[in-house]
Amino acid sequence: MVAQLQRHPLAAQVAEALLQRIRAGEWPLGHRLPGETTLAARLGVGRSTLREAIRELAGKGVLDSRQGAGVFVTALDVVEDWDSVLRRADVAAVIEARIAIETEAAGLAAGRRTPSDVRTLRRALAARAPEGRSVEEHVDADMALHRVVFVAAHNEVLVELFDAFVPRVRTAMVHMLRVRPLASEEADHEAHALLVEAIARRDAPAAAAASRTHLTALKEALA
Amino acid sequence: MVAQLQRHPLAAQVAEALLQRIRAGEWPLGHRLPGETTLAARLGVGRSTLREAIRELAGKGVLDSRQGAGVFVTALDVVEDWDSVLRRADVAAVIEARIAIETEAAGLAAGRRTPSDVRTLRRALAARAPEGRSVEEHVDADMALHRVVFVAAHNEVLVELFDAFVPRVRTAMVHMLRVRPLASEEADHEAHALLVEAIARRDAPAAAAASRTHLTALKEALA
DNA sequence: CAGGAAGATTCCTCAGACAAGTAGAGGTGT
DNA sequence: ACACCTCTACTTGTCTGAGGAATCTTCCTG
Repeated sequence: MVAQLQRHPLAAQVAEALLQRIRAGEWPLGHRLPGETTLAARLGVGRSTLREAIRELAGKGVLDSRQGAGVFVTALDVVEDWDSVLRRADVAAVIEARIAIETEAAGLAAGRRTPSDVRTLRRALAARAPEGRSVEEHVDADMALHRVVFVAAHNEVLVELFDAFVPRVRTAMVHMLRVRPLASEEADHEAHALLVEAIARRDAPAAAAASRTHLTALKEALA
Repeated sequence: MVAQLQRHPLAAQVAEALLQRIRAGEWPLGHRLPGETTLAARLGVGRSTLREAIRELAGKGVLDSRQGAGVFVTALDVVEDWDSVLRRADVAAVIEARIAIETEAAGLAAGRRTPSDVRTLRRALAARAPEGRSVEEHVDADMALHRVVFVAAHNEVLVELFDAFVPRVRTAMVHMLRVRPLASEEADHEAHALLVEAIARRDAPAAAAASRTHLTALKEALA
């Protein structure tokens, strides 16, 4: 309990120390690290331990070791996980970014949706109906409908972006609905029907507008 | 060449094999793997090799080993790197996603820009002037200007998104400008000046429109 | 039944040895 | 002077054995 934070294995500590030195610029990008034997001796650890630390950083894409040549720096820092970035970010900022991609996706969907997309949209809309279900189920059905809009836009990057947003937005919405339920679930559902029908009749400006008004209201509610 | 495929070190091969088994569901999420000695013997490799493979997967967040307890599955797959997602995606899809976030950012910037932001924008615009420089330098100056727009929008998520887009867009633009330079660099630069001035005078619709027309033209050129 | 002690199991670290691969020095021939 | 080859030194890759440290399980005791 006391040593909960200091309980890292030696190899992990060495990996952290190496990463810190790389960040500090001790070994530039593409440069070669000292040999394992010399580096292990300098750090005061066994060669196996140093090798495990190198492997850990190699798994994170920072180092790359080639037999006979040496260990080379392939990145100056670990790529931060998108999920952690969003988790750390302000909810308002996340929703604003979602407004950006979803209004565009709604407009694109209006121009590109296939008959199959329309069927899927209407089915997802029906599944979102405010029956007497749990908050999680309702939010999941809502996210599923919004995702179909992105799929109908036929842009893989936008879909991936939305998927990255889902976890963060989901928890925020669940929390909000627990504390303060919607004033009118019927009005909320009607707004979604408006969006779906705009896409169905290929009305891009209306789809984008419907998306924007709905999400802006959500942003206000979450703030 | 048989060795071409087995060029990876044994530890990396073991890591890949373990990941494949985890993906296949041999060890569920949170479950414990067999002991090092047992697993190493079963795979026909030394303990240190297996340990390095485990370390590599631990670096990727798939495994977590606790002394005295065992090695546990913490994720069923590696989180795909955003950069690799974009590199694999179609250029048109990437630009479309960029249009989504940048038009919104331009509109937000018009409403939130500080006097300091305006100064930075004008400085970046001047630095982007089509002097007789290399293609890379020109593209970098262009990306730097566009980034300032996101900074002026004061939304951390949008800035992070743009930064994620930069590598992919940069290479595509460099490639395009090498093959087919712009018809009129003056007109291109004038379009950027229009965007900057719209943000300076707090004209959100004009800023968004300027951003959209410019990026749509870029999308056409890259397609 | 609660609590603690002992044992078994597991990962962690180190050391040494040899194999496999790479890069550079140096010689050789043209 | 240049290109090519060989050999050597160095580097990472792999295995084995040993002991230490942390954790979990079992069983004993009150």
